[in-house]
Amino acid sequence: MKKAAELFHTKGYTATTMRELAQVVGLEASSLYSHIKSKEELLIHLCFTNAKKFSDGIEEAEKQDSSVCEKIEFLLNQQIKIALEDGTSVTVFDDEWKHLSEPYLSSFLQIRKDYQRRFLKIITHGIEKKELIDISPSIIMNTLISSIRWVHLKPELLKQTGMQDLSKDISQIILTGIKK
Amino acid sequence: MKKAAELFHTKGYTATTMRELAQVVGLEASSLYSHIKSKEELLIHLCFTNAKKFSDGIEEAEKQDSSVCEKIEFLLNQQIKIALEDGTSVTVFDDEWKHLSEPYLSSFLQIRKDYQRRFLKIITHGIEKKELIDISPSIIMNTLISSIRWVHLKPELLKQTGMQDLSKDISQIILTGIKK
DNA sequence: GTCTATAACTTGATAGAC
DNA sequence: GTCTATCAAGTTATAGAC
Repeated sequence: MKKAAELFHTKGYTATTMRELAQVVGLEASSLYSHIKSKEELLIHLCFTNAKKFSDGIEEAEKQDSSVCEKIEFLLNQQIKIALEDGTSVTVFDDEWKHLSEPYLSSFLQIRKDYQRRFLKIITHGIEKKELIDISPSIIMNTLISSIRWVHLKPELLKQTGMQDLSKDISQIILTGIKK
Repeated sequence: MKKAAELFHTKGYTATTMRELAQVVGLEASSLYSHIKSKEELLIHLCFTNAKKFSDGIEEAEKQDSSVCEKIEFLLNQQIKIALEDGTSVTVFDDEWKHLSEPYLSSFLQIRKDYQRRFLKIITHGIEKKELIDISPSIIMNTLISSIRWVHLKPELLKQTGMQDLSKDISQIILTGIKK
């Protein structure tokens, strides 16, 4: 599974063949089918495992008895942590979900939509409480989510900077920019 | 070419077949080869056309006799403009370049590396002049570049907000976060 | 569980008539 | 330039021996 994520990450899902995947785990392609049902099963697992991590994160943020800024900082931290712990998996989640077939595709999009809806709600609440600047919540959310979508591609920065500091620096940039 | 970008954008380069591409332009697959030499030729064109736009942008920023913050704001604006004018093309540039074969792959990566080197130089200069906060230039640059990597996926926001305002809002968030 | 062999199909690209 | 027909290679997945 981890090897699959690495290949999907570097080559993309469609461009990765079962033969290649078999080779990196030291088997013939046909032998893989004793362990998995299909190639797509791997993609499904990777996409939904990450979707769950993100959903769990936002649920935890919602429960917290804290300011909106603290909630957002928590979410940023948590997502940076996920990206650094399993970067290849995050790539698949970010970029390769589109190759899911139905009904998995619709299900995945539904989960993602729900996540964004809840994130938007937190931001909107922050604007109402005048914790955040009065900019379109949608613009703020997309900028927030995107701004950390490079961390998983730079594992070498983690070693230089350390996760705690990296997370703190990014949070500082983004939070300063949206605080009122 | 525009139709190719759209398909590569929605399905990905590998998952897009010549037969599909032919269908959307109302031809048979074989007829495409009277117009192009190969499937990869399309990918090459899309990747390098966008690479040139970005390189031209940074060259212009370097020439400007302005503060570092103004240069960065110019770059953000310019990249948002590119993303809104031709979103599907930007997706290919961002995500599908990895399917380039040699020597195009190396050439593309070289151009991108050069772009980032020059962007880093501007940021480093800004930190030295105490225009920007003292955070790792690499973290600042990656956060900057990533933070707008969603604009091309939301053309509907353009109609609501207008490019000028959208660009101004995003710049405000990011620039406030890195200004000293 | 792993292998070899292969089925069933899709891929990018070409040949040659019109 | 566009078509039909086709090729050679590569794809996921299965069958059946060990």
